[in-house]
Amino acid sequence: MKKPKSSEQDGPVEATRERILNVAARLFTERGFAGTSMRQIAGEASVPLSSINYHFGSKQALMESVYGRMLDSVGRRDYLDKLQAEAGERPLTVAEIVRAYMGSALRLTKKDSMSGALFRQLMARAFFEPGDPAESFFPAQFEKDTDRYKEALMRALPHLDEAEVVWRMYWFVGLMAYVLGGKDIMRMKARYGLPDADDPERILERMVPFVVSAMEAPRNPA
Amino acid sequence: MKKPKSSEQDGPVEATRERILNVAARLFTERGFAGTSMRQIAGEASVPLSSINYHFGSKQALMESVYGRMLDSVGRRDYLDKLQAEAGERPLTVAEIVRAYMGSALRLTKKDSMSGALFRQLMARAFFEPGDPAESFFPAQFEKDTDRYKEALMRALPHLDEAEVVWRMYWFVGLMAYVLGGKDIMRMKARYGLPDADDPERILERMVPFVVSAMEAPRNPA
DNA sequence: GTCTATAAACGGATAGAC
DNA sequence: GTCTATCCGTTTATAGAC
Repeated sequence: MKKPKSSEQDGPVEATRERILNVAARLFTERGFAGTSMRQIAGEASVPLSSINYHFGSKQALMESVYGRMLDSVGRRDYLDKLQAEAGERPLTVAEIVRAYMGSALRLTKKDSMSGALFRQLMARAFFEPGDPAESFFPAQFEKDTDRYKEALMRALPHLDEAEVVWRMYWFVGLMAYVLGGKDIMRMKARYGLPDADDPERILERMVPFVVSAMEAPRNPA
Repeated sequence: MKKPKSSEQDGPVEATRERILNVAARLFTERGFAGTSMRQIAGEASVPLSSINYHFGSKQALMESVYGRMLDSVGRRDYLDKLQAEAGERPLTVAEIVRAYMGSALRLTKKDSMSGALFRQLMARAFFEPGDPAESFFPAQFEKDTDRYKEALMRALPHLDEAEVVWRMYWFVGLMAYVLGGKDIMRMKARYGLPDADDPERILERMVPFVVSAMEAPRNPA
């Protein structure tokens, strides 16, 4: 019974600090940073308000810890390297690269106690949250990955110049962010009864041909 | 000199109510609903705090007015009807439909005093803002349009079933929302010096072949 | 480390003079 | 319609007992 449990609900065993992080991650995801109060976090985590400040210092610092833990737990996303190693000299196909990137987003895995779904939504929220939430330390974490994907895509898409490849990556990344964290404000899922709507794994699988075809599109004639 | 000016800055001439709406739209866009206070709005609009409540009743009602004015000024998006009329019996091509939709998003035009850029960002924000900002009255406004686009796309894409067409529309709409209102958190635009990054008209033009190719992709073999 | 109590500022909303 | 002044609950953050 020494090992801490992983759910946010397992109160007595789990460290106070962890419970705060878990609740904060969930509330920041659901309501945004400005829309979440320290008292709500304290209340739902069943800790006194002051313990949040004791452990983290301030609300801003708490959010940075939430994102920090998230980014730590991303772990090494070496899918692409593995693929490249297996392929040898052959350039990777667009489908392989797209699948690798989507897989890395999907398999953003809980380190300790954050559920995968929450984790992905929190990540996606960084793409839309106003202000400068993680904006300062977020990019550095991913610059190398971005570059590697860019290089792989340029080899796979020799008919496109670098700017066009990067634009398409940008749209691809944004589309992923929307799918994982956006709102179905037009209620399309419900109105048309879309299948697989609650299974991100299936959604991303559905998206593969869509995205691959987009990436391979001919250059704009204009 | 009887006609009111259009900029948010033209204080004395413009009606108080309009100035409040303009400032609120900008601040809600920049900082989100929860992240904007009535006092900030009053301050930047140079009106007393109480006048906001006098004119709108509450913060929530103010936001609904902001979105309401935005949706009013959308005007009739009958591009698609016009296209269909010109085409006669011939089904519209995917490229025509995609261009029509993108054009309707781009030409979301200022009614009175809101700039086009702000307008589009505010619209996009509804796709990510936590809580229920416009969620209640937003969809009804667009249900008919969504249906018409869906029908047109189904005729243009006979190899796809309805669910697949709607999924692709959903991704398309989400991609637009991201392009118009998302954050470049990976700093890709700056790091790679993307061209046209500050010209939405050019960006959307660049996106056309990307999106068309995506929409026309073969069905997922799985 | 954990808690109660409180400080100090800010939040939305309103009263009432003009 | 416009403004000042104010109410009153909530906010973040801290002080200080245990």
